[in-house]
Amino acid sequence: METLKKVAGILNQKQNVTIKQVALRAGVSQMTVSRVVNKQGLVKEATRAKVQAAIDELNYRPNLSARRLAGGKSLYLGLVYHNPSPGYLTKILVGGLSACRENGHHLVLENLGLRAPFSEPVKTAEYLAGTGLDGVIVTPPLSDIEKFVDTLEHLGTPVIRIAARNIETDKLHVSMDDKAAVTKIVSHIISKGHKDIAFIKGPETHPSTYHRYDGFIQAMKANGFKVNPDYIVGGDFTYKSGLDAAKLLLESPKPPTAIYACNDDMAAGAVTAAYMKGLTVPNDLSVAGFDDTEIATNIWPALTTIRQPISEMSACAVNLLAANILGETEADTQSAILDFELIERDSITLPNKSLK
Amino acid sequence: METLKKVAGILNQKQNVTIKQVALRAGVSQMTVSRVVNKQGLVKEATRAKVQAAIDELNYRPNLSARRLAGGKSLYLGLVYHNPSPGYLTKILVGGLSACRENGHHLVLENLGLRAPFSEPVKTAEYLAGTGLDGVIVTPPLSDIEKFVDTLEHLGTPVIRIAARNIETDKLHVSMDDKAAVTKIVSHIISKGHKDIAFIKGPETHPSTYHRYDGFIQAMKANGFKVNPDYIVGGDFTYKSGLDAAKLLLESPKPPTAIYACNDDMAAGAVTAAYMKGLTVPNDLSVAGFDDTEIATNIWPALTTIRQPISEMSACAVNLLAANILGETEADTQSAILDFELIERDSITLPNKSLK
DNA sequence: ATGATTCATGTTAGCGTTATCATATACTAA
DNA sequence: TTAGTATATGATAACGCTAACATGAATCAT
Repeated sequence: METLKKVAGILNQKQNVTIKQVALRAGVSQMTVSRVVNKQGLVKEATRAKVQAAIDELNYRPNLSARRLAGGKSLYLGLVYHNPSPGYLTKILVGGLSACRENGHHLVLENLGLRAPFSEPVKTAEYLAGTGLDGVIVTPPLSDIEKFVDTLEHLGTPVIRIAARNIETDKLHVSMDDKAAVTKIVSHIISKGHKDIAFIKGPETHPSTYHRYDGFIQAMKANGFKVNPDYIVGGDFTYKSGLDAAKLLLESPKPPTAIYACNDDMAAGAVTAAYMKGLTVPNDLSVAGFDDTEIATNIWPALTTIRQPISEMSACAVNLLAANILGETEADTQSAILDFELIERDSITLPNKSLK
Repeated sequence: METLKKVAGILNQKQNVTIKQVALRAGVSQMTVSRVVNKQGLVKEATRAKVQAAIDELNYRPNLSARRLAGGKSLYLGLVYHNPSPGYLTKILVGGLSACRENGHHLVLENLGLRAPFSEPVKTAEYLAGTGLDGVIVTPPLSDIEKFVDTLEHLGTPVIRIAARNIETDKLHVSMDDKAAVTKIVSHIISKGHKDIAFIKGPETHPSTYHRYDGFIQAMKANGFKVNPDYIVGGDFTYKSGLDAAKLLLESPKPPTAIYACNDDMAAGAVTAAYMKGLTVPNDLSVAGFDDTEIATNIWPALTTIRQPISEMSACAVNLLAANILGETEADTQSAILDFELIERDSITLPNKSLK
């Protein structure tokens, strides 16, 4: 304890490494240091090097509070979410946080899981607008409640949505091409020799469900396969729904050799359903998911899935929103569509009962 | 887009509700307003009411940055982690972040998953100390690498650990009583009528493993039950290890009627193992876990488990660490032990094959 | 060479808040 | 009453930074 206290004393001095001291050390004015730190291009290379050296020696870190106070460009951005999977939220947070820190903004977490955004979108939006946030990042599924987002904007709160690709292009958003992603992974399954591929859908209320379904259809058609309606079953993104859906599929007269589930949780449920039937994965049944969340690697076998660039999406949302609020927006930076990635793991192999 | 830009303009003005304006409106000085806002007891009731009215009318919200600048107490706190489960990390982040925001501190995320803290604890600590952080919050399992934590402290970086209860009382830490928690949940299983209860351990390297095991033993002994050595099997906190361990248990001549697994992932694996054996949970086998992470509610049946107050722990860690660094530490606020909670869900019921 | 034009840097004045000290008012005790 | 003490409020100066303007040096065209 004494150790810590003493240390604290040292630190407090150290904390005082201010722009003034750096300026003194480098033999320039504070403004020049500020310019170096902010990477403005009006400093001679020699000076910049001198200043940078002083910064490094003193281990100077700009004081965000002072910066905000002086520049007025440090924003309080709300990140609203509603019972997302922890894996998703973590990635959103990590990305958003680091983008915020780089730009001196603050991320304020708003958990709407305790409110009723679906049944009372206007009221919820009014609450949010009243918090004095400079802007709000809206994550799925909240980003699909039009009434909620619209109200927020009408009340004068800038909004950016993170969502599947389903948004009018003139509104701020960050998204990924769900359809193309599913097309890619289903094509991958097909390339392994599967023909009888079942599809477990997401909830009807979730727009991404449709995009993913379209992606599935596209992959099947592109390979000249017919889509067997019996192989299309409903789900709601929960493990249980995946388990039930897969049970149904595996009990049919001619069960599929592969199941594509619209997210990892349902895929995990499908794996369990296979076990319950005495089948093994991937030998008797191939399975794949979507999201690359925790459960994809925590079950056995690990799931082949689509990785969403979630951290990048939220970092991007922070930057876009901030630029927009501060009026720094370029003509075409209103939205961004990021790339996905196919993650190959151990849940897919050649079909066992291939009819070849 | 135009809308947003205009809005930004409005916002910037709106942001200007400053203490000065409130003071003017209330006919007092800024300091008096400040005192009202900060609830210092040196303001006459009449004045306070007047000021409060002005605050409400103008919808004044103090500017955190200015406050921090003036108060000069804003810290950069590192949060170091190493491949935690996303559910755990999310909760840590939410708690830590909100505590930071309240006090005007900054949380800097440091993912050590990419380094080698276990094999190179000193080097890793040196790296961290070199980042200029004012203090560091160390989460499990890093909090159990003595060499790492010690080095950090020797290098002058204040540290607080979040850990299971296994720390000398004179070092800063926040923890939960793992042993008592397991005693409670195992007693709960026993109270449902189970006698043949198996235990799936965590990895030997993880101190909480021992505490949880002790808790199990204590519950069994307290009820006068013998601990069958065949019912104690190893695991490593992964789903797969839980699955394998449970398989083993269920194949024994006299399988247990209940399995207690040291975390939720292993419990989930045990549930799957039961399915693979053609058993149903909870009718043929009761199962319980620890942590109350995502997977506990995402599988079916939902797991009865122990909820760790993770967010509270990290909030507490932030506050304790900050107080310590700023020298505001009271005599006995060096550490905190928080309460757990038993979460009853659907994975436990009366034993089917009771020998009664 | 001369003023015009760039480029590089410095100076000054806040940003909104709180600490600190100063002042004014009210209350006590003799 | 008179000083003396407590209580309530105000004035002023930071906190660390950047915007905006001011200055000085270097380059240029003519």
